[in-house]
Amino acid sequence: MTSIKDVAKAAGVSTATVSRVLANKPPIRPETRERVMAAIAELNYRPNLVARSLRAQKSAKIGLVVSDIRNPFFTAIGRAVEDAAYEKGYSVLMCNTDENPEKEMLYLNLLHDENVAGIIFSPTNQFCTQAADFHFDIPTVLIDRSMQNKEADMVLLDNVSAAYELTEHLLANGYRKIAGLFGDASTTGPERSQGFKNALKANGLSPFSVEFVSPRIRSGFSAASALLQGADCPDAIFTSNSMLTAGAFQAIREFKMNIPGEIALVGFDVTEWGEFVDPPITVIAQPTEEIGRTAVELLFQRLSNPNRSARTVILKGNLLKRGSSAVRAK
Amino acid sequence: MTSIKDVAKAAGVSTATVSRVLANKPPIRPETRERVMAAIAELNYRPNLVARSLRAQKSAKIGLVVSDIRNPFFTAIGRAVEDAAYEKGYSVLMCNTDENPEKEMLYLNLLHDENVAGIIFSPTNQFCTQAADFHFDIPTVLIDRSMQNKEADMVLLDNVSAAYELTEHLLANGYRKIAGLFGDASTTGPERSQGFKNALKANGLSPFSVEFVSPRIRSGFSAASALLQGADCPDAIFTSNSMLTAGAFQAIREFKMNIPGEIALVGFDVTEWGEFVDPPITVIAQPTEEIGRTAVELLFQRLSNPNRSARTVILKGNLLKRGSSAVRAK
DNA sequence: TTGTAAGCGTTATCAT
DNA sequence: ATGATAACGCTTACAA
Repeated sequence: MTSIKDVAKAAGVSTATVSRVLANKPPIRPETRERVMAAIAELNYRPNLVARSLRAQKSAKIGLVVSDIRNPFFTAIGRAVEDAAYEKGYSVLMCNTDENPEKEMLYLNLLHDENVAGIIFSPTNQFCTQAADFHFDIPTVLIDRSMQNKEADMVLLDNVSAAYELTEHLLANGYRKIAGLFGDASTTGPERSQGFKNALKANGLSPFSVEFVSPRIRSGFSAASALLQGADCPDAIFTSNSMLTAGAFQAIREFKMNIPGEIALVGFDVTEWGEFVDPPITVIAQPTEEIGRTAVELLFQRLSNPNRSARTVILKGNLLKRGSSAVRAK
Repeated sequence: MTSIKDVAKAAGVSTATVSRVLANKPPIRPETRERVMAAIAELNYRPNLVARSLRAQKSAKIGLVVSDIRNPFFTAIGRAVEDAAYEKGYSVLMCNTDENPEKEMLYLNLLHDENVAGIIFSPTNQFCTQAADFHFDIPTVLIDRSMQNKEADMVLLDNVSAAYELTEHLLANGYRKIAGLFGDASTTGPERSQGFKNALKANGLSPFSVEFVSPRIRSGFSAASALLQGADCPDAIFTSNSMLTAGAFQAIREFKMNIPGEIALVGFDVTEWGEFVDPPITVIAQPTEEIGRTAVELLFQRLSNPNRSARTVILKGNLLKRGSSAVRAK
């Protein structure tokens, strides 16, 4: 491994000078600079980021902690964060927690130990209770899911409004017996259920049913299956995330029911499959690119100004009306 | 930041002793050990991984370099690698290259600079030509895509056989005018086209067409659209990766053609949408979990034995026969 | 069984 | 404009 010493020796200067050239810190004589640059090129020298990080007590890395990279929402977020970070010369350490609070703790600690500059985190409910007193000594931006009583920067969706709008859309199209299926792992499920219930109430209705299950395809499948085989069947299923939507979709197909003729289906988040099936699925599209970019933005703002008060950015979802919730036939 | 010194002071021992306790390196008196552990707990001390890495000249991180995390194949690989690494106490630095050789170089260098223990890498064709002389001084396992003339560990699919089998399946079900759409960014496209052509030849047929395009949905869409609007239209489209399959699917839908009645569609890789559409899409399923785990396995074997000769593991794809290639109606 | 001290590759301070 | 040197937090000979 060629180090800064080798370069210094080759260029006939001190390591301090090499360091200055690298950091572009005047004063430096153009001529010296040349010599150093030549030596660097010659030796194919690359600064050791670990040493740099140890010395500087920070690094150009940010940690991204999400529950499941296979969830298209988080995949998209990951991509957006990666792109935004890349532009600023930062790289991303991506961590999967599997909705498991232990893994969350483990990764948060790891990131700390790795000297990351900042963390973008989407916490589970369990984490929020179990680690209520967890102290973020590294600048952290929460996304998608909020934490109570934490003074932290956040980028969230206006979940209540979005769910309200989605429910109103179902109502406007003639659905009346609407079952709600919500994720139980984070704050988004309860918030979206709130909007759902509010909309129904505002129209003098009540939910056909309200259920909270783990945000997995199979949970969505089981829950929806139970609904469909009941004597009294809903005419629409409202799901709070794409895992549940997928599970419900599978269940509906299993029962060979027609969408939306026999049952409508709506949910959250853009997925490929939701666009490709016939009819395609009506969803609230989250601005993933914007969420990711904003999170990175907020992080950098905090890095440059550690003392400013916490800021919460709330973004609006975008209702994509599609076939799965078309006007109900008489 | 509490360091090893603070612990040493609190426990009334030297830093060396603390270090030994941490590393569980005898000899150490149980009593001393106790005192140190107590101090660690008391101070809430966590070792600084950066310092450790600088000192040890390595770290418990592995780099994963893939072209697009949104490609479900790579998402699945990422998950598998992450899980396997986690079990061994390693964390994963996930890097997106966007099929861009510059980004590939950049990330490879970054990983080097970060002192990662090893790299799992899926290179583009361009990288292979442009960086033919790139020297991997860090243990590296190539996955999905091979590199010529490189003595490196690899985990690959038997692409030729898989494509052969997939093509035979189409032939067995009565399709004769089969268009091939292949990715041009890596070695998989050419290899799969080989199996495709071999199978046709073995049956005294030739391809309806063979085309290489960039592995993006929109490229698949354009290429397939062109095929479908021709005066002479294929009766099946064979795609070499799920991005192209998705593009072709969109094109077919745009043309309001019936699958498989008017045109069959087959491809590679399991996707959610491919299972959910009606009829679902026939594909070669790659054993992503196994690929990821094997890559990590190979990496650790090399770490513990740097001099053994390179090993290539070739896995078999699994043909999932589904409706999109059902027996052709007369 | 434990302590001392050197050194991993940087950068920043203080001289020169 | 440049050089010497200490320090970042840790591990590991070597000494005691």
